[in-house]
Amino acid sequence: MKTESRKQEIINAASVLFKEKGYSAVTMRDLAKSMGIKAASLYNHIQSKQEILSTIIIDLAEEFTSGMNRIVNSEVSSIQKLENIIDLHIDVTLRNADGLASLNNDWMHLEEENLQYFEQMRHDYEESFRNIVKKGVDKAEIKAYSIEIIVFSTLSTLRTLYLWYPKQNDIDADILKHDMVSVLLQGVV
Amino acid sequence: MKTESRKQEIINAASVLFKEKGYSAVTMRDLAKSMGIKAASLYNHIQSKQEILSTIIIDLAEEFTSGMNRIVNSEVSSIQKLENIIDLHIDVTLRNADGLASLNNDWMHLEEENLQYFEQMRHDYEESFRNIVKKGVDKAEIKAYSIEIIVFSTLSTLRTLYLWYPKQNDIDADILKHDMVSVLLQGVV
DNA sequence: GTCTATAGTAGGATAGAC
DNA sequence: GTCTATCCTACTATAGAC
Repeated sequence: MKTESRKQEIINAASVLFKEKGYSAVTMRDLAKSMGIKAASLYNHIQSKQEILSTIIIDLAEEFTSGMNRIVNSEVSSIQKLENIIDLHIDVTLRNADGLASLNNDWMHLEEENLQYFEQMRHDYEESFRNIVKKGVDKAEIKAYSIEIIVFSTLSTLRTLYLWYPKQNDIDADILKHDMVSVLLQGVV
Repeated sequence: MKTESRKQEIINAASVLFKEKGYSAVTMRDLAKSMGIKAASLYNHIQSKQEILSTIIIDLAEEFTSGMNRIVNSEVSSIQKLENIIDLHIDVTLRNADGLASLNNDWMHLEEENLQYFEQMRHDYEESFRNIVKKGVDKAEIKAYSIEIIVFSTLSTLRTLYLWYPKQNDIDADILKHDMVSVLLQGVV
């Protein structure tokens, strides 16, 4: 395993604590203690508590954005695109489940510029998702239930994976992908 | 202390703020300001910030608990029980969407006794849900995908309704119930 | 029922020694 | 890179006047 930079260690430790108590309830003293150092020492590696949060969230949001763009621009069926979106969420969850807690629950504590940037990315992501479902309905690949409800229920499940997956000790990633596709898509296909 | 209605006003105002920023990031000054009074005045009606949180969460958790118990003890099919659970979540969401934000995101800030009580109720609720799905699979009413994934994806969607429903201006509650049943259950039936 | 004033504590962040 | 010491601000909550 490669030695990560001290800054990345701080961000990883913060992700765990933010997941447990939320950004606002975690103090720099808590974070320092979890790393076995004093709070003042953190500032040799990071500029502010806010910088930690924005790094966690913006990196993840950009990962989802570029993943979605790849899927949107691919030449496959709407169903295949939805399957690829499910894969994307599972992959990111496996790689950084802790950080996803901040993405989901603490984005509102981002400061002005990053907040706007994040909200734009989230809006575009949902819009892309919605357009894929719409096109699937138009081509009769997907059943014509309310598009909004399909988008909402699918995204709700994928966004909550970070809470659930770490508790499932014995589920293989590929089996999870397969079963998730079944449960999320069989109802709408 | 016969200031019960003022107390409820405080709890309602707090629910809105807790939904927007989370329990830890909302100060008593924020809360007082949103009601047009000073922070010190709040303490004539409530004992502490913590009391506000526990009232919001425990009341809702008990509502879900008694609702689930009614469903578990009813003599209907597993599918009908799942439909009744969906109805329960939609009903509670319509009545108190703001409070559900705290139930979902701020329960970890409850203090010892209420935290244990809440975690017990949540555990029992999920266990009841799981048993209903299991029995449905045993009786071949429900397809035998992973029970855990069905429970997880359905609960994720129902628990996130509070975020989504208020933004849908033109969806009737009965139509919502019908479509939600379709999307959540057609895939597993 | 609300106010002003304030106690007591804890937070983010910085300076400078080692 | 980490420490001790500390600044300044903001928090929850209380006391007592009106």
